[in-house]
Amino acid sequence: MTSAPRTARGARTRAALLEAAEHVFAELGYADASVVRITERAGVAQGTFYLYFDSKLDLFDELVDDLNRRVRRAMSEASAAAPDRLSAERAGFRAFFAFTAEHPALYRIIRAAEFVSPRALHRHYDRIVEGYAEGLAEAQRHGEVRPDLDPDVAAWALMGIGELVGMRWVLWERDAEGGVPDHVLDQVALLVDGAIGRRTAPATTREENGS
Amino acid sequence: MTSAPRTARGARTRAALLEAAEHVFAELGYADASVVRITERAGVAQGTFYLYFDSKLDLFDELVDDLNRRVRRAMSEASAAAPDRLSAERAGFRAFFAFTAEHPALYRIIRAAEFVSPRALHRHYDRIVEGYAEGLAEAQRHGEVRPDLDPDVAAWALMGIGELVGMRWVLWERDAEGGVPDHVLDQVALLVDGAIGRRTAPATTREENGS
Amino acid sequence: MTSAPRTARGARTRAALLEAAEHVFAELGYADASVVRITERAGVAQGTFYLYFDSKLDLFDELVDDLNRRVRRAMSEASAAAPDRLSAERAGFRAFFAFTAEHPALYRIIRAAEFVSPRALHRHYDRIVEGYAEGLAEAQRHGEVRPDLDPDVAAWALMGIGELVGMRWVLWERDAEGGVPDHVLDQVALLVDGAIGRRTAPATTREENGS
Amino acid sequence: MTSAPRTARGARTRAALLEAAEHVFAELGYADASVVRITERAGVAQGTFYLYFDSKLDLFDELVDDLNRRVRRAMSEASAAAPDRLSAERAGFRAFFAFTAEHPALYRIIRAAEFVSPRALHRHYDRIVEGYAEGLAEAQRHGEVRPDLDPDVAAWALMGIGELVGMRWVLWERDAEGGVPDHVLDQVALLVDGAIGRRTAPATTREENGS
DNA sequence: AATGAATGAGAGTTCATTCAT
DNA sequence: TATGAATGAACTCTCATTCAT
Repeated sequence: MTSAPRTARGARTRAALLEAAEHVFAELGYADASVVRITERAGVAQGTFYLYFDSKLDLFDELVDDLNRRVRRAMSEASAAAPDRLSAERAGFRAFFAFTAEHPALYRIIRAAEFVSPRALHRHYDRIVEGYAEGLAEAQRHGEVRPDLDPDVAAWALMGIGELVGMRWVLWERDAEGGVPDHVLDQVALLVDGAIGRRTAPATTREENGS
Repeated sequence: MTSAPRTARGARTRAALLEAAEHVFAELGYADASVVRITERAGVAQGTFYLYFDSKLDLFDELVDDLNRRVRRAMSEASAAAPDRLSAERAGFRAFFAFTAEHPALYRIIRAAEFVSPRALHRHYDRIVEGYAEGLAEAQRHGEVRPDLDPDVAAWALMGIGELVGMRWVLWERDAEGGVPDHVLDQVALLVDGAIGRRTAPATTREENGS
Repeated sequence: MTSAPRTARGARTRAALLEAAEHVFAELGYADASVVRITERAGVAQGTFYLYFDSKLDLFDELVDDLNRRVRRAMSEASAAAPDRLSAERAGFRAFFAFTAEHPALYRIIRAAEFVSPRALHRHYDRIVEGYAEGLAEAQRHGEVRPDLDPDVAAWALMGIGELVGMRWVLWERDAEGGVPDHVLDQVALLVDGAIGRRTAPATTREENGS
Repeated sequence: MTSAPRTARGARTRAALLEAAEHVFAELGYADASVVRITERAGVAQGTFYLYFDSKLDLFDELVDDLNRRVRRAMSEASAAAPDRLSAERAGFRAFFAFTAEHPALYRIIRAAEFVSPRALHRHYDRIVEGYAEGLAEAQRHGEVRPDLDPDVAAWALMGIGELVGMRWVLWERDAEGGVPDHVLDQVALLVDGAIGRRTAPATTREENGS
């Protein structure tokens, strides 16, 4: 069993290991990210690793939790400042993409977690969905989101949009500034607004118009 | 370099290996799925593996391509029979979820592919998106999909919805029949319809009405 | 799980590993006898070890059982040829000492087994005692061993004599021929004969004589 | 080089380490008894260990010597109070078994010492034998032990009896009070008495009587 | 006197791959 | 076509010991 560092020096070493791990995991994935590589990058001996983490998996879990905390903060801060729901969504997505660009580790590590640490993976998504769904329910009460929507399902769906669009336009082909192109962000906003926003006329009206 | 099997027996052995691999990969992930386990499950000797595949990675790529072909067929068959765009979407998603339930391998393997074989991963998503985006563009021309939508971005976004909803309601907590609950499917249809469907009145109209 | 070798070559390799292990264990003890050293001595690669044994401990257990079988055979063959109980004991002890001299592994490995594999240790002693106690009981029925003796306790006690005398005069300070000196063997025979042999007169007689 | 503790506090720490070591060695054996575990049990930091002992081996040697002193005292005190040789033997064995029950460490550590510290092992047995053999020689001069016995060989043999009987009935299957069952102790006394006690008539007499 | 961080060699074990049969 | 023996590099993790504080 490892324990929290008791000295400043220990705290520094532990932080160095976490930081190194983020990069190595992001670059190589869990399986290929050996403890040797992590300790080498952190500039400490192999044995030192086990002073602060019980195992490679232990470190992995901690890292996921850490990144989860950070991405949620980034998103909520961004959307909190927005005047209305639509711009809040837009800001939230932009923040998510920006975070992904800056910490590709998040994205890569999460997807790798399926077999590595299902519990960490669960925790990660559940936490994000929880906040997201709450926000949607609140917006429903304010009449900004269509009332017939199940906030939980919607939250998972929207998170999915962020995940794949992020993969495609941040991880695979990012633009110069490291975020998604404006055009893509606009489209996402359009889609999200259409998906959850209130409609002026009931669906039946459309049919009438169409005839 | 391996070559295609020259006899019926060889073809059978090769198929057995592919089948075994699908299960073993789905259960353990790429990293932990050893060649030994695959050959054991296929009932052949270790050396036999290299008669049909150059490497573990080679087999993996082939498997991804194979699954990709199958999932696309399942989805396109399902949506082809639908009378209009909305029910086509619903049918397509239902087919995707059903396929995921029956072949969790697809889902698991794909997500694991990030570090294993980025090229296979790319190919997989690109192929799905390609067909999907074409379908959306076609529907746009028929006036069934809002004209201001970029079919490419939309395709990625919708795929994301399928991916996370599938993870949540098929992989993590499937209902008795192995598919997603009707309620969830309804919600997904609602979201998708809202996201890509034509609106009766342009967004600005809403503002006008509101005043 | 390992399986029995299926070819002659495999059988040879396996035997080589066992033989190497006997020497390495005898020389270094279980803890310091690394798999590397064993495989080096056997002239095979490290990985080959695990083709035939599940673990270092597995090999250890097998070795103990193997040696146990051999030492019991050596002893029983030696004592079977003896005309009476006394010479049978003498022959049995001599055989035990000779075996110990030739296979110091037995002695060393057994004593080390206390923490390594208690089960193997138990098995070893139990098997020896079993045969020994049976022989004593049989001799009791023939009137060659005092009737008030519990063969089981006696067997453990005599085994103890062999163990420590063997340690002292075979392992620590063996004579030129590699066995215990005749003088020591004589003394052991004397002790054993006294311990288990019938007495002419009951103990009380001695007291009477003494007065 | 470590030096003797200069303060009362130091003496206490040292004693705590020794005590902890006895338990940890007894439980895990030398190889698996890590310095970490010993210091943890003693409630001191790892580094502190090397203030009092040069190495793990150093501590081991000291522990063996310490236990040796204690077991010899226990045995000699017990047998000193006995009125005659026979009861002295019985008392000595009883004391040995009792000590073994109370300090399984002695037994376990000694057997483990074969590869760890042959010198400590030698010293241990030699010291016990020395006293034992002297006692036997003295008893011979008083006519209580048969004169044709080599006290040295006899001492090793008797020690062997104690060792294996102790292993079987104290370590493996002790009775409620933690000693060997009375029956076993009786049998041991019988064996020992027969082995070293004077006989009324020479062995040849038995033959004559038999005719 | 005591601490706890740091070391780095070495342990057992796994595994993709090769090769002789 | 198929086998199973063999390889050896790489992995995670442990541990006795040192050292700065």
